[in-house]
Amino acid sequence: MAKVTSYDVAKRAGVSQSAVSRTFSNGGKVAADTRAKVLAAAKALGYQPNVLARSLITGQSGMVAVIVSQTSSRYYPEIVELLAGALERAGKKMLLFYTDGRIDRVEAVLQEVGKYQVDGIIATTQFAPDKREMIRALNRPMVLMNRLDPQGEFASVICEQTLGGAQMAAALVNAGRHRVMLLSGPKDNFVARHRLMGAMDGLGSAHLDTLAGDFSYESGLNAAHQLVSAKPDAIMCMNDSMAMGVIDGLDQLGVDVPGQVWVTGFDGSVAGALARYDLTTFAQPLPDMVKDSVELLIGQMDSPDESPQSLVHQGALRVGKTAPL
Amino acid sequence: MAKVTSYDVAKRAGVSQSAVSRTFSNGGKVAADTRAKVLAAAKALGYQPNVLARSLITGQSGMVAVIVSQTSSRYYPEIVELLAGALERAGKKMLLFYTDGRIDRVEAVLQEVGKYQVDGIIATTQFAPDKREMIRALNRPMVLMNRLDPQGEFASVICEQTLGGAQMAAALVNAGRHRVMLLSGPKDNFVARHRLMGAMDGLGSAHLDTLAGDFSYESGLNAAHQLVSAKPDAIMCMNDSMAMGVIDGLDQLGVDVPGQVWVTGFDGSVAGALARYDLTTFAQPLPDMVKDSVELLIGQMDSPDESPQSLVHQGALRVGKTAPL
DNA sequence: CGAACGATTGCATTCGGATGCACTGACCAC
DNA sequence: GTGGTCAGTGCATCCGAATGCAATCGTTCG
Repeated sequence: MAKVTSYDVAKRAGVSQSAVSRTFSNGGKVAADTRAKVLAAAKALGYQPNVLARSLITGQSGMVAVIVSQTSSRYYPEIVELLAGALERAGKKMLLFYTDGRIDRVEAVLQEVGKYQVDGIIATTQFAPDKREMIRALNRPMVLMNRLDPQGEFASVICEQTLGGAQMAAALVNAGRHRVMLLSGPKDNFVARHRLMGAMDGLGSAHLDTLAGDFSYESGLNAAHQLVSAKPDAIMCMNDSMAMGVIDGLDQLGVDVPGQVWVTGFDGSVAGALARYDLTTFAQPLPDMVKDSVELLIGQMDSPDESPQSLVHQGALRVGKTAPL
Repeated sequence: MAKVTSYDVAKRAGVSQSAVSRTFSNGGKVAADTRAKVLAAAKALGYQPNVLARSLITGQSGMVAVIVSQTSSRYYPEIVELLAGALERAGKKMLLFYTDGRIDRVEAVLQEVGKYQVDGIIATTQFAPDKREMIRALNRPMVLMNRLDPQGEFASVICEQTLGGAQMAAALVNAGRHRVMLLSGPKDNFVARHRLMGAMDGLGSAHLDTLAGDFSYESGLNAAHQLVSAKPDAIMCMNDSMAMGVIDGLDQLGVDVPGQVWVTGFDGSVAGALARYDLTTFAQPLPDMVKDSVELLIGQMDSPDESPQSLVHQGALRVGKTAPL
């Protein structure tokens, strides 16, 4: 009852194993009645083709590795969910890996990925430059989400981060804010760095100082006291989770948002849109980015020789009540 | 450069393919210097054993299927994350499937799972009774999380839901609340039903009425108006996401929580602990439950003949500011 | 009427690695 | 010195499905 193979089906249907195989693979030449016999036998036995065995020959496993850096930002689960849907629609299964934001774990994860003949990789992780060779050795299509490969060797789908940071900063300045504190993200994080650069450019002399955060709600909560002690009129956080933390921290200190200080986030996460927070944020078009990532990946799988593309999306300011721009 | 097989390594190391295989599998008898030669050659070539090929013989793929019903509750991502960590510690990879809360998708997912020789299954999904045969045919260890198999055929790890509902209800009644509205979860959801039963038992005559929710934040938000029109002194929501929605909905209506109405959740989610919400909730010991689930699963994989266990955890009331019990 | 043709089909081999078995030496005890 | 033990090793085979090739059959065309 346990293992039903194509041979079992073949015997029951009175045909050869090849016929069974052809029935279940795409380009198979099979007469209609043979196919019918095979399908009937398969159904009776509860036969399911063994994808792993198939992958030995075809080199295609139907699995896509998704590598998520999972800093404690609550934005990542939203990405994973969207990816799950998009991959499923593309007929791919998701093999999910977390690196816990530790770059040293990336190597271990890549090694694991290499052992499972995945058809492709979608990564939101930073790679140390010396891992390049390792990734190349995997020899699999890869798409980076919101990470840019400086050498353009790997495809990527990103949202304009620097511009977004600058746009948000300019909007604050235009609205009369000129004492702005920044709460940065992890130093080695791509989007964090770019957002910060843009923000500093856009703020100019309105920039008071920058504190170091790590993208987590808690780091925002803990930074609130120090942030507010500089008497800012606005606090720009480099992601939504931290903004939520800052708001809650300020609340505990009796500081009114937006009455006394404006607070802005970055991401456009579902969590930040909760009515209690209703963040002013720079929203990335995540559904589109996910859709494009999967499409790029599938495209690379179909034609491996085309040079990898990089798509750049534009985000948009979303005004909530934490900064009435 | 692409595909390096054990034969390539064998040739370079001047040994047989068997020696390479033995070096990379566990029980292998290999002399120290042979092993060294093999490892050196493997490293030079960048060899990684092909897990899928291995699985053909061993019947073990190292993958565990995780099936999540992903109702829109924000609690599920928290489960997935914890599972990811626990599985990784157990040396397993996670093949992730969402059913989007649609029971009809369960069949399709199970079929996919069957094609990938996963070592086991962890599911937080409801199965229609007629799928039992199908699951049995998969012939793989399975652990249900917060779902109970009425026939005890499959292992499960659950948190006492009914008792939890009753406990919360009793606490409300003891605190003098006697006009309590309930916001239920999806009708076909295991935990939703049990929580509701417990709540109604515990409330007795303090129970005003029950509205139907679907576990999503939005359903809470939308239900707020109708809930409050019954002039309750407390609203029990069957999960945290809905409680957050109700609170925000009440806020928009100008109703003060907990001043005019108390609101309680259920789950003990990280999201509900955000300072802005600080829900009074019934907290499930999720990390322990996840740990046990994985351990049960590994246990079943090691000794398939032992009859499946069911572990029952106890949750605990967590008092936040939305219901100052 | 015979040969060429096209559609199906089965045979045999292949993918990459694990493993039972037989074989080789080295080492030991008697 | 001989027989025995045992660790290491390679050979051959197997796992389950895909596929190139040749064989088969019924047709069709000249």
